[in-house]
Amino acid sequence: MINNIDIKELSCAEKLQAVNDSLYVIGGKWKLPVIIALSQGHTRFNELQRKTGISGKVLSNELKELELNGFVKRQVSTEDLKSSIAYQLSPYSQSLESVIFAMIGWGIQHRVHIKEGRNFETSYTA
Amino acid sequence: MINNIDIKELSCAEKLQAVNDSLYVIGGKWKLPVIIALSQGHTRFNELQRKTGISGKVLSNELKELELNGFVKRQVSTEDLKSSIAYQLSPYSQSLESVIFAMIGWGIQHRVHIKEGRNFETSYTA
DNA sequence: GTTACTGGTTACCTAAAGGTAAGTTGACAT
DNA sequence: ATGTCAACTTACCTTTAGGTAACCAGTAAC
Repeated sequence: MINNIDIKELSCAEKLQAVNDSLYVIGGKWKLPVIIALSQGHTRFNELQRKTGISGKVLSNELKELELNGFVKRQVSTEDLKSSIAYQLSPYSQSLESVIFAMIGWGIQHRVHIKEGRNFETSYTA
Repeated sequence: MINNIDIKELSCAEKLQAVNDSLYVIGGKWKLPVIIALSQGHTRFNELQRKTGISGKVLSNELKELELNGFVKRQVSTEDLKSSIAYQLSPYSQSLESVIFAMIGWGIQHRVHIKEGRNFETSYTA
């Protein structure tokens, strides 16, 4: 239930449009990893690079897109006369919590699933 | 909580590994859309192509990968002497429910959010 | 036997993603 | 003044994704 909408009641086309909208904004290799690293308090450019393994060029780009989409704010602090730059998550990025939880949770269970050896036998349609 | 693991207690590196695992398997433009279309009962090749807008070449590829990863089974039915092919979701694909729900839900709310005009002022760190 | 439909495959091409490595700018440290 | 670090940018290149269009095999209707 989101805004009085029951997802199960949506048409196929509506579901597809919704995931496409999501993928357009937060799809790709780096958007979620960068947001997660930021949410863990890694707010500096170099720190983000090291934590995620992203290259400088791509990180620079991702941060700009994340800023454009309102997830991140670039903050220049001029305390100490030395200006240092920090990237902060916006309140709107909190809306991604359930997506990020679901992705992390699934990743963890999938790793376990694979280690256990998988089972592909039966099938179903939802 | 997943298998007695509290996601909030995970280290940054563990979270990043988990999303990377997820993105590796279900990332990209078409994996989730194809799974959604399948879950809505669109099980034929041409039908999937029409519903999702994916090209034949790419659909063929995605279905193979989804089969390799245990989400989909290709079924040849020889009823009526005419053999027809249907793609079916496996039980394991059910594990993606929360991911798909989160993605659809977020896509819907994001569309609303944008229409309403966004608000980027304040910031926070989780 | 010709047409048409399903379920693909193949060859070809373009565009986007992403990496490397070098260079830049400004601030500070020695 | 020299060197160093942070935060980038730029040029260059490779890889991957993805589309188009043509083709092919099997079935089945006319």
